[in-house]
Amino acid sequence: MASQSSQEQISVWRSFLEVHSAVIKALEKELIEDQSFSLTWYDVLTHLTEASGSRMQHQALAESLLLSRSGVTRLVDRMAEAGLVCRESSPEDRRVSYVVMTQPGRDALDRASPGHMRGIAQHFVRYLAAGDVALLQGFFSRVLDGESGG
Amino acid sequence: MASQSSQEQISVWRSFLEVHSAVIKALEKELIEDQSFSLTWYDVLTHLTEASGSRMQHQALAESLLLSRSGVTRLVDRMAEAGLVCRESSPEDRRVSYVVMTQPGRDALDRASPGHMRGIAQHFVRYLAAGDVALLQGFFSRVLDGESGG
DNA sequence: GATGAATGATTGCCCAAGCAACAATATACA
DNA sequence: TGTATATTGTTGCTTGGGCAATCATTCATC
Repeated sequence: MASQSSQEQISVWRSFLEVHSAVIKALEKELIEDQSFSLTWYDVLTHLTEASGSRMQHQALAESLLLSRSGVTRLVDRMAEAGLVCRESSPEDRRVSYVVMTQPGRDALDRASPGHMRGIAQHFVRYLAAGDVALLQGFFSRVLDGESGG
Repeated sequence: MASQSSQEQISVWRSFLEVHSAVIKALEKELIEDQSFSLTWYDVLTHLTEASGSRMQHQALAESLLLSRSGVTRLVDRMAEAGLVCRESSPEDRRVSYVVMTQPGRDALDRASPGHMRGIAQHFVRYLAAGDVALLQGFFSRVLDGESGG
């Protein structure tokens, strides 16, 4: 089903962009009002909870967050200053430094999470009809597989 | 069919974010390599061609692009310096200034457009299966209606 | 073991965008 | 007519992020 970019297909792409922008803005706003931290910080914290030992290398974090290394360095600077994470250098490889979640970080995530989940439900998930989940997931997975592979 | 955020639904949301990031990055990269301007500039140019008289108020442009007014002011500064657009003040309302596409702007869009369309096809549209278009469009439209409405 | 290449993180510098404050103008209404 | 209010665009300041260069360390090869 090659690349005949019909108007409808382009239209889907445009709507995709609009949805992203609108939903992100809404969620970010809510998160900042409720917890005074950003979606990016939330993302860091969730990735850390899911990582074994609540710790990740900068490099891995950058890949997960789709951010540059320097971006992560400074992101972690700010979050460390706020006390939500800290750095630990690896004894095995003295180049790497781990980003480790602190207890205040865990607490912050626990406080933020229910509201944020509600937000995702309210601004995005609730518009999913019965068959949508599987189909969307299929499409998104194909895109991601294709894009990472080349 | 309320908001019981199952794991799968959250997973759709996450994939949505990943797809956005990956595809945007790919498209932006291509656009900059080919035409040395950004997705945002491209967006401005397409909105202008679609507007009657190839002109829009700053305000309207900001709303279309989902950008702040100050953002648009400076965006237009840069594009005007590059010669792709120019400003014209309205004789009716001396507060408003129109952003008008120039011939070089039209040319730039014409040069960029085929490649960018190919990019959208290659990185996004080609993963759409037969029934996906209608379903995705439906979902996105519901989100946008819901979000703009409140 | 020594030396050159690769890798992890940081730093300097820059760019794009937002917010809040502002100036100029337009509108409402008393 | 005149004064308060709203709207449009711009500016100052700040923030978050990217790229390229750099430093420290590790790996590979001789």
